[in-house]
Amino acid sequence: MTDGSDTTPAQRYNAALAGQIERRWQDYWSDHGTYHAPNPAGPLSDESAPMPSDKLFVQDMFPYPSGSGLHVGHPLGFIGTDVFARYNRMIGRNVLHTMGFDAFGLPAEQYAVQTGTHPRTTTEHNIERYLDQIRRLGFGHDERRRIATTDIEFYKWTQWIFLQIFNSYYDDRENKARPIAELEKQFAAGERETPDGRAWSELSAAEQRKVIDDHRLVYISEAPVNWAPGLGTVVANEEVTAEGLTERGNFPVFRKPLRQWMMRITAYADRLVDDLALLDWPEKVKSMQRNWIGRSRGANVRFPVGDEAIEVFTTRPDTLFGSTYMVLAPEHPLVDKLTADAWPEGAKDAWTGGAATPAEAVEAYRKETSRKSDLDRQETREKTGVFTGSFATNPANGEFIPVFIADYVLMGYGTGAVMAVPAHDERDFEFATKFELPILQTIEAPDGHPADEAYTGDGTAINSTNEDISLNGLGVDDAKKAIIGWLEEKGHGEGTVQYKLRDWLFARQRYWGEPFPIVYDEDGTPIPLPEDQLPVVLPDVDEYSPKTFDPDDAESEPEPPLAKATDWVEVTLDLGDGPKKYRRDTNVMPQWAGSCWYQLRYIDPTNGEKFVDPENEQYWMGPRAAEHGVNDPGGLDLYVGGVEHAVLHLLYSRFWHKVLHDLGFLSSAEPYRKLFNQGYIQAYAYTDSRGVYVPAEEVTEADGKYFYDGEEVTQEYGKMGKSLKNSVAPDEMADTFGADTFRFYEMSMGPLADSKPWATKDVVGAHRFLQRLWRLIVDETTGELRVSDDELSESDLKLLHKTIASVREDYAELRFNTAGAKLIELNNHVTKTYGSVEATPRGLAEPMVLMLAPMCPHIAEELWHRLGHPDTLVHGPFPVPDEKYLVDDTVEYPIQVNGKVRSRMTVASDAGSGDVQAAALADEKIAAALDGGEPKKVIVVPGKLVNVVV
RNA sequence: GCCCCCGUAGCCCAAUUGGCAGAGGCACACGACUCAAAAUCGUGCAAGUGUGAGUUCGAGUCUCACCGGGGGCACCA
Repeated sequence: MTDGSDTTPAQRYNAALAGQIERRWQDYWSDHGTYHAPNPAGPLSDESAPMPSDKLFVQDMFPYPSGSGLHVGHPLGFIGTDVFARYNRMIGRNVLHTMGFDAFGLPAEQYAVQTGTHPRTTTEHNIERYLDQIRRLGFGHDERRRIATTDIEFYKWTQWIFLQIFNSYYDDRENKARPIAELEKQFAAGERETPDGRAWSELSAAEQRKVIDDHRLVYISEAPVNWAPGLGTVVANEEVTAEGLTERGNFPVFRKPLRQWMMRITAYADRLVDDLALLDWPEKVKSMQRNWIGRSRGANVRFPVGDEAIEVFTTRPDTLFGSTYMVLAPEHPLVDKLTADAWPEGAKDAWTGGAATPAEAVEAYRKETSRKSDLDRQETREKTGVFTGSFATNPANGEFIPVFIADYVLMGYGTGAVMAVPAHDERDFEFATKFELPILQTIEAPDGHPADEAYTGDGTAINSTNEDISLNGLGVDDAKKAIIGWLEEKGHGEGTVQYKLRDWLFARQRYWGEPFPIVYDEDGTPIPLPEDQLPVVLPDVDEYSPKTFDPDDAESEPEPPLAKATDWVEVTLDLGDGPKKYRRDTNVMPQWAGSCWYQLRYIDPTNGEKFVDPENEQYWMGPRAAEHGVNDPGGLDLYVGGVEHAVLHLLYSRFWHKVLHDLGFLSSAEPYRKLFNQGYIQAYAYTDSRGVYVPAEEVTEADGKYFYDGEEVTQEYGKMGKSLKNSVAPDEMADTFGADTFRFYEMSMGPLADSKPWATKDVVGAHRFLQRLWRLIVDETTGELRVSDDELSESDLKLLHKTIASVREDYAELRFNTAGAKLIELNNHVTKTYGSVEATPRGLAEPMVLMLAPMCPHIAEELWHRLGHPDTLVHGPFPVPDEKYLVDDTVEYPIQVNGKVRSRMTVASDAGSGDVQAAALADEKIAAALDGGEPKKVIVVPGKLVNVVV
């Protein structure tokens, strides 16, 4: 963009002028608190005006303030929510839109380790830098509501919520969380039985405590967890990739039994699945959550072996009669007991792995599987296993069936053992074929089902009879019900539900996170701190990093950095029974903690008494049956972010929200009523002959080939980033074109949900549009207003009101690309009509400015102001279409013959079908096509077309 | 291997949900302005909808198969 040269008109809308306008209006908004959204209660309420009942709560997934700065892909969703929020504000709604920071986490800590800077310093610096970048884009955020998860006033409440969850249990009878004190009362009153049946009063204090702790929604477990020596911390299942590496840093993870904090998210598994049906979310995200929770209904069945029993989980109890062998995971605790001294009669060669005794075979096989990484196990799907030498009894038919161990059965799912039904399970079929085991059909396969495949579909049960029960003739579902009834009656098993979801490992051995509000007494019993002892502030330490180890050193143990802050760890407190010594918990919470509830703090960010005032929560997030139906769970109105949080953040957040709802703190049962995943902005990148990335902006194209510095380079397509040398910063775009141009371009690139390639050269199109619009209202040379009070022509009015009607619809449906196109179309029409005469009618100029405002707020404010309006347009008005201009007097009909357009005619738009048909048949081209014959059929689509079939 | 989404002018994208394939932008060509160029303005240009079949009076839109691209799950019993 050239500027200041002699030939450029002084008042041309270019980057320099845009920059002035943008700064001026940003200051104005900031000075006037234009985006402050009043609360019903508390310090953010506004006594001077009544609360509008019509509200909208829009939220972006808040960013991590990384130090490396933004590229043009980052603000895409932020602009989208801003446009949506602005439109809704203009039509009169009370709109809550702000943005905070998810500021705890590893990068600040790692930077601190390298430089010795305190993570708080880096974090705060990065937040300022981030804000500088996004403020230039003119977002209508309520600045009073900004929070960062690292603010002590914020994490005090994160700790408080932790305590609420800690002090709760899941009541299966009422199907909700309740305060743990009520559970104690139930035990004390004898309404609930103790685990060993003794009276509550007979239990020692420690025993009572143990019983209570076993019910808490937060508990300490000794179970195997994901230990990443290279990170020096444990991580949650959700943070481990399918390859067994940490999502952050790609470090190997080892399953290791460690004492760790867990959150009982599994108590909510059913509700987390079932309530997905109530949410307006992308189907893709819902299915990912269903998948992760992995609910399957089936039965547990016990197969006797000597005086032991192997318990299996199966989703196909209807095929029980077809179970011809069993398989245990190699790590199954019964394996040692089941391993026979010698190979029994009937053991086939294939079963023994060539070993002299079962013990040798089992030992060799276990050694082999333990050496295989998860990755190896995935790559070689070949079924392996060995016979234990023992036989179990199939409870249905009394058959003795061999018991194997094999690594295709996983210890971590179900009971770690399966009843193998080779006829009706693909994996069992493969194994049975390889190990020469019998295959017995118990569900009739349809004709033509290949003999070398298991039949897993529906069908009629066969071969399934014993002296008590016959399943024969039943369909799969009925057979399941019947056999479960029989199993329960005979005590062989019971119907049950399994989940893939595991409890949430909640502790990290890092520094930069929320400390636990927990201390330990002399006996090592964890004691929740009372509310008045909050916040537990993160202490200063010399070393911010946990001890990290060789990434492959599975034997290492976590050593959290807080453990070294001895002055902080060892503390004397009066917890009601006089001052005593305690030790603080040295873990910190995972980064997900703050994002589990930040929407609630946006609502009431300054509340010192409560994490959120119920009245404010009710207003902004409460269920609204009148608008959203009787099953509305409530939640904020629009949540926009990337699909990468489909499982982690969105599942954890729903879980916390439900606990807080159950405990009576929240009226909403879900945090996010509507979720929208924006697409990603991607970019081309170029590598030279050595495979090294070259700066993408310096690459030129010729004849479909790409060149850098005279050399041909190879084009790649993918993420935008520094390492690919294809990053473009929003600041650059604001410098070159102005923020409004940038905003308009990003919105016009395509649907918000789509991923699309960045093209700097295309941005000029958006810029030219704003220039033309500016020029219609302001004289480029003098800066004088060039509008008239002339009446609009009929065609002006028609196009204007059509545009108003469809732009309103587009804004409401997040279709900003088409809204933009329609504004350009209208602008082109007005330019053509009034661009070269003296002035533009005010009746066109004003609605155009108002309709542009959601996407380009600065230029719109400036023009609105110049048009003589003293007040901001942020709160409207927004043009309303006049119905009378939306209908045309006449309609042009295409006339088709056999689906091909042969002619056109114009008829009155209120003409009846019969008249239209008659007119069409009278058309001379059509009459010629008919050549005197009768049409077979004539289809008249009112307002659309006529099709004559001959 | 299983499941889901997407293929429309050279490129990014529209198409009232089964009714005339084109709204908008980029690029390109020509013209205006200019000594010239850039910027700006104006005019113009283009595909028959990945391929093949089917349903229908009529298919970009629905069905099936295949090709290409993206994503999710991956021994979950």
